[in-house]
Amino acid sequence: MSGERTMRRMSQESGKRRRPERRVSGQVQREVMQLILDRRLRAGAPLPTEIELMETLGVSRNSVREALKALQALDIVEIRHGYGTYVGQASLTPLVDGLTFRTLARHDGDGAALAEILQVREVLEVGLIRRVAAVLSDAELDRLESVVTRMEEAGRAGRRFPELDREFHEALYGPLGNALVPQLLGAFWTVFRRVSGARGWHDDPAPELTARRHRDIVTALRAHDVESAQRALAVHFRGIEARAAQESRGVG
Amino acid sequence: MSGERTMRRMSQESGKRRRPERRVSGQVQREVMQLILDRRLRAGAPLPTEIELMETLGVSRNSVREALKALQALDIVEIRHGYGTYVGQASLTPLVDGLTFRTLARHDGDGAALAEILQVREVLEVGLIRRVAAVLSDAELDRLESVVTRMEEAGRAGRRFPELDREFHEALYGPLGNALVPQLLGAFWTVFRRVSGARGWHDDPAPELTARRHRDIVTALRAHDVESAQRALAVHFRGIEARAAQESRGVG
DNA sequence: ACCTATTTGTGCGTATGTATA
DNA sequence: TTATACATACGCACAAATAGG
Repeated sequence: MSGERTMRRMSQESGKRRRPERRVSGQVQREVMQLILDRRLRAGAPLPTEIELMETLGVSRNSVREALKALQALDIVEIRHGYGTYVGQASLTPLVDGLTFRTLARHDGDGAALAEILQVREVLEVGLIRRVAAVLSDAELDRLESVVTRMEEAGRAGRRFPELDREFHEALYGPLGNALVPQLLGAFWTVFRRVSGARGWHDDPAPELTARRHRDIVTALRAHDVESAQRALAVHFRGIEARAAQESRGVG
Repeated sequence: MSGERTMRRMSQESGKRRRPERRVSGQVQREVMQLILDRRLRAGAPLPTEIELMETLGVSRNSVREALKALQALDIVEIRHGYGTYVGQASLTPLVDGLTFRTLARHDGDGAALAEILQVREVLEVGLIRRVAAVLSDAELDRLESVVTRMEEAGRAGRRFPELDREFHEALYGPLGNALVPQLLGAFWTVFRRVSGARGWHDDPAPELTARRHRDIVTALRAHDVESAQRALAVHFRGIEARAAQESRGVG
C-alpha cells in the first residue's frame, strides 16, 4: 500500500463519527478485571492483545492502554514490550509504592510516619510470634539459626546485612501458612528501607548488636519461651526506633 | 498573549519527526512523583496540566496520560474530568483493590484467603487494644458506647449495621494517634465486605449477638481490664470466622 | 544472520464532554 | 448564554522489542 496519508479522514462530511460513548473512567479497568475472573485466568496466563481487547470492549486502543497501565500499577497485569500482556501476581507492590510516596511526601522531619509503620510491624510480629512458636519445626529453627549465624559472621567483619534481616523475618513467619503475613511484613520492611535510603540515613551502626538481638529470638523460640521471644522482639524494635529517632534528629 | 496555536508543527515535511528518546516505561510516573515531592505539593494541590507536563517532561500526551492513570490507580494523583489533576490522598485504596482482586481470583472455595486477612486483622486489633486501653479518655469511651447503643437498637429491630461496625473499630483505634492503623484495618474490613458481597453471602444472621460482643469490649475497656478486652475481641473474631466458614461450606 | 509477523510503546491530530467564569 | 480551559476519547502512523522461520 502506498504511504499515502490518505484523506484527513472525513471529519466534517459523513459527519458524526460515532460519539465517544461517554465511558466512565475506570470502567474498562473493571471490565478487564472481570474478564480475568470470568475466564479463571491464573497469574502468568496471557491476556487478549490490545487489539482484541479494544474489539471486545468496544473502546479505542488508547483507552485499553490506559486501563492496562492502571492495572499494571496494581500488579494485576504484567505488560511485556513486544510480547504480550499477562495476569500479574497481585502482590503488595502497590502498597509499597503508595506508602513510600506518602511517607516521603509527609515531610514531617521527625519521622512520625515511619514510626507509625514500625508500630504496625511490631504489633504484628509480637502477636504472630506466639502462633509461630506453636508450629515451628526443628528444621525451621535450624534455618533461622543459620541465618543468625551468617549475621554474626557479617557483624564480626563489620558488614551490614539488610538482606539477612529480611530473610530472617520471612523465614520466621513463613511456617504460619498465612501467605499474606510475609508479604505484608516484607512490604513494611521495604518501605522503611526505601525511605531511609531516600533520606540518606546511615546503615546499622552496630551490626553485631543487631545479630545478637536475632540470636536472642531464636534462643527463646528453641526453649518454647513465648514471652521471652516477644520481649526479644520488642527489644529489637526498640533498637530500630532508636536509630530512626537519632537519624531524624540529625537530619531534621 | 495571542491565542494562536501557531504552526501545525511540521510532522510530515521536514521529515524524521524527532525520535522517541527511548523512555523506559514507568519513567514518566517516577518523574511526576518526584515533581510532587520536589515542589512539596500537598494532597489536594493542583498538578501541572497535561500540556505542561508533556512540555516539562518532553513526552507526548499519551505517555503523560498513561502515567497519570497509573498514579491515579495508586491514589497518588486524582483526576477530575474537565477540571484538572490534583495530588491524591495516597490512601490504601490500591491495597483494597489488589487484595479484593487477588482474593476473588484465588478461587479456593474454602475461603482460605479471607481467613488469612481475618487473622491479620485479629492479631493487629488484639495487639493494639492493649495500647489503646492506656490512652482512651472517658469522652472516647462514651463515643464507643454510643455506637454500641445504636448497634443494639438496630439489632432489636432486626437490622444489620455494617457501617456501625466499621465506625466502632475506627473510633476504637483512632485515639492511638497512628493514622496508618485505622486505614489499614479499614482496608481489610472493606476487602472482607466486598468479597462477601461478590460471593453472595448473607448478612450477619445474629445482629443482637454481634452488638453484645461489642458491648463486652467497651465494658472491659471501661474497667481497664485489658485481658478481658482482648478476650472479647477474640470472641468477636471467632464469630466472624464461624460465619465465613459456614458460608464457604454452603457455597463451595 | 536475516527477515517477517505480532505485539507493545510513542507521538500527533482532532472532536467532545465538563466545569468555571 | 457564551467563552475558555481542561480532561476524555478516538483514530492513525510509526518505533521498538520479541519470537520464530
